[in-house]
Amino acid sequence: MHSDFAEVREEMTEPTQIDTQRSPADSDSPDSDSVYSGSPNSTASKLRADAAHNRARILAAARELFAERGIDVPMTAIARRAGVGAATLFRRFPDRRSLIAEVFATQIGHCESVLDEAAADPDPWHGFCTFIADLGRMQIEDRGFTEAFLSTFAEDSGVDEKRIRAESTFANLVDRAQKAGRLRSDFDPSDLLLIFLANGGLGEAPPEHAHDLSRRLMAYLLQSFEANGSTTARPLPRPSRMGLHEVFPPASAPEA
Amino acid sequence: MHSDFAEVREEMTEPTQIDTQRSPADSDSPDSDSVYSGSPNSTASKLRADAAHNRARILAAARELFAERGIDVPMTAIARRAGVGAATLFRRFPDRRSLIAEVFATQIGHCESVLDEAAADPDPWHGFCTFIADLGRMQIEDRGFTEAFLSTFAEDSGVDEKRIRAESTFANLVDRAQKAGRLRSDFDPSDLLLIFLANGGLGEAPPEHAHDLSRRLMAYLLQSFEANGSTTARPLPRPSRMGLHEVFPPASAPEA
DNA sequence: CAATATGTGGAACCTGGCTTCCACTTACGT
DNA sequence: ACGTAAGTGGAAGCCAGGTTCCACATATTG
Repeated sequence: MHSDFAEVREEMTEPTQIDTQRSPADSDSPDSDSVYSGSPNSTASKLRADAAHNRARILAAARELFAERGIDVPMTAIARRAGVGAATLFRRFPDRRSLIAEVFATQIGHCESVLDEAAADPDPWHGFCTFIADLGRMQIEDRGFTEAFLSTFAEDSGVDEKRIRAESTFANLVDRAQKAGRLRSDFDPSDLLLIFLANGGLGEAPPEHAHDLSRRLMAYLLQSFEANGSTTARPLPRPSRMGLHEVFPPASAPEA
Repeated sequence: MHSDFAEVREEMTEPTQIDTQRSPADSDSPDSDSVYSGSPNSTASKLRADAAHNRARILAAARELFAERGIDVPMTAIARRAGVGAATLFRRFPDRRSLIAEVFATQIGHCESVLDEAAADPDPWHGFCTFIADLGRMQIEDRGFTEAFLSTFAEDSGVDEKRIRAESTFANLVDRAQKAGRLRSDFDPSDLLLIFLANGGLGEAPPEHAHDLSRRLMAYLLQSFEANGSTTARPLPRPSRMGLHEVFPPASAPEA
């Protein structure tokens, strides 16, 4: 277990292009190569072409490694996989946080669109189930996702509006599903955090198992969430009624 | 010969008595925290009085810090809290693993007794619920518990018998609860791992919230586990049917 | 093609945790 | 009380990872 470096031999010392393997259900973000191709009008305009290229390679490498091994991978490992020197990585991204922020910006955007889609579903219960399942899948497919999500919301105050809007959208969806009589009335929007953390815990298992475990957990939970006669008979413990930013307060470093 | 007993008894007289903080519910197992003259390393047979005292202080400090901050706390921090030098800590416990093993031996023992109690319950469903709830509480109250539990089973092959016996006891309890018609028939004993990991994920939240979240998660899950008419209509994804040792294979280091 | 600002990689440095060494203390048997 | 071996703490060595420096390379522009 001390020799976790022995397995990090994947770098080829060849500066050829990284194979950009994507996870199956990942629709590529449309602007992913804006820095890299010929017409960057506004953003990253001052970057030299090769620098922009390296920057993209760093992001790709970081995305891979975060997904595989979580957000605590050594920066040097990211640099190595990207085929660049440590200085280059650090010059582009002064600290790990900024790299995480950029890598997961697309993920968070994806989250938003999934939520918006679900909220737009004419059948609120179906939308609810879809959203829960999709979110769960994203967590499992990317090992760094849960950590990044929590740390982003806990540390970066720049996403406050997004968070508030998302929470309100979800609360609205919950309300509609409840009014439709499909979601149990004592479900609370703050239970989303509960689901998120619980499912995130499954990510401790190796990926292949985690996927199955997650699907089964979700099935159990969704069945419990669904309204039925026995609901009223068995009251739940009260919900936390707290949002992400209250449970994980900003401006502090909870993780060791 | 009875001379073996004499040795054990002698060693038991000296140490202990530190006992600064105890888990609330372990008044039942009086022994089990002595020097543990087992095979591993410690020539525990003849520790000088002050040495035994320090050893106990180290264990107490480690117990506290593991519970507060997880099993990754620096060894030096443990030594500091115990009020001993780093060398002393390291002399008694050559590596972190041996310290963890000793600290959590009592926890695991407690687990066993909780399971045995539950299995002895004449009402298998009640026993089932009790066990799930107790296990969940232990996880939440001690931040290092989940990690230690997984790493112990994943790395130490010395507890195989215990694990196998526990798994079979639990499977038997499940079976009885199902035969009694209270537990849904498609619950699988391997779902225990699912519950364990999911609840462990809640430990990411600060303790005060984690407790509430856990109780609510358990309530949701137990309601889903309880047999009722709708069960048959909605089949679950298939269970992993895998034990802890298969999902977390021994002799390897899954954690970063 | 030359001039130059922009980028680059590796080496050096820093920090924090783990592990070992060693001169000094102290409990214990007599 | 005393000799001695067991025990101790702090300091020093080691290692992995993060961060900075700097001599060298090369896109870009005219």
